[in-house]
Amino acid sequence: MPTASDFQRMLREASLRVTSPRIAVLSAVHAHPHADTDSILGVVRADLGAVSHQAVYDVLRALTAAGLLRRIEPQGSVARYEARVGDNHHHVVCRSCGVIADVDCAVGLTPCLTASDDHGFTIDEAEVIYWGTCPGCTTATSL
Amino acid sequence: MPTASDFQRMLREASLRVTSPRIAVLSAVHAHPHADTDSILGVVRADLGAVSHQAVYDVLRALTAAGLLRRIEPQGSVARYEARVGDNHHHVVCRSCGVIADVDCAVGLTPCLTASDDHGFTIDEAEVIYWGTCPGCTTATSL
DNA sequence: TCATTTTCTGGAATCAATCAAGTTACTGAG
DNA sequence: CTCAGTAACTTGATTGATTCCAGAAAATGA
Ligand SMILES: [Mn+2]
Ligand SMILES: [Mn+2]
Ligand SMILES: [Zn+2]
Ligand SMILES: [Zn+2]
Repeated sequence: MPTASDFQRMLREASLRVTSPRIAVLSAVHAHPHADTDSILGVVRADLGAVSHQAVYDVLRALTAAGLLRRIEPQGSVARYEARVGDNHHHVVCRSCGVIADVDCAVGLTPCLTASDDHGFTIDEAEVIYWGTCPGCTTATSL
Repeated sequence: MPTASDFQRMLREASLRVTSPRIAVLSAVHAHPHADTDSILGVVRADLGAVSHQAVYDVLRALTAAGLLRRIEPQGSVARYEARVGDNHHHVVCRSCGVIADVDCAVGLTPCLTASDDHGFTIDEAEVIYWGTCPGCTTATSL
């Protein structure tokens, strides 16, 4: 787990000012991958005390634009954020409880798949979401 | 293009009551693949006259649940519907203008990809969205 | 120190989508 | 064909995540 000074360096390298809300958000997303904005707000407030929800929305947007965070929004879910960027990994989502797990990309580079017919598009990414049932929900259903 | 009686048959085979809003929605989605709810509402109203937006939402949900329509929602887009179901095809989306095109699946069956590590999930579908720039936006940018 | 960016406050607005209650109309049984 | 039961539709309100606003205060970095 990166330390506060690691987060400071990340922000500086991205030409972003170092502020406590930004460090707290970066830290929260590192500690809670695939968390939604509201959960992140809770973690940040537990860490820092009062922080406006607007600040967290602003920070999440700035960090995502800078490439420090990645935003994902599977169908039926609110926006979620993760700190694992740049490795083109994919996700598996439980249809029953919504839990999300990482799936390493066998290729690693984007785009990792080639379209059968690209219709003349210049494709830079292949996003893959696997849908299914997680072990917990499978067990619960079969009881 | 299927006719009104084709749509009636499709509804009956799905054990759904045959109503004019349902036929109009089915027809609109067949004629306008990947249209959003609001566009569909417009087409339906041009066809039938007054129809409540709630009716269109209800119909889209019922038809999707029955497997007659498929709902897709790429990031940054509202829900879109298409009548091409059951062939597990994929989509390519333009980051610039949002246009969506179909991409045939080389495999055809779901799930068409195997996750490198499924974390114990029972996976039933692999959803693929290719992101890039459409020919029109590529041309416009390079001018 | 100073100019600039970020955050705070605290509302208010958006907009797709859903809910609720009452009315209409489709359909299968008779 | 008729009719009742229920599914579907209408109308109007509401939700909920996210964004916008605007002025004041705080923090950053040069
Ligand atoms: Mn992930
Ligand atoms: Mn399609
Ligand atoms: Zn689950
Ligand atoms: Zn385009």
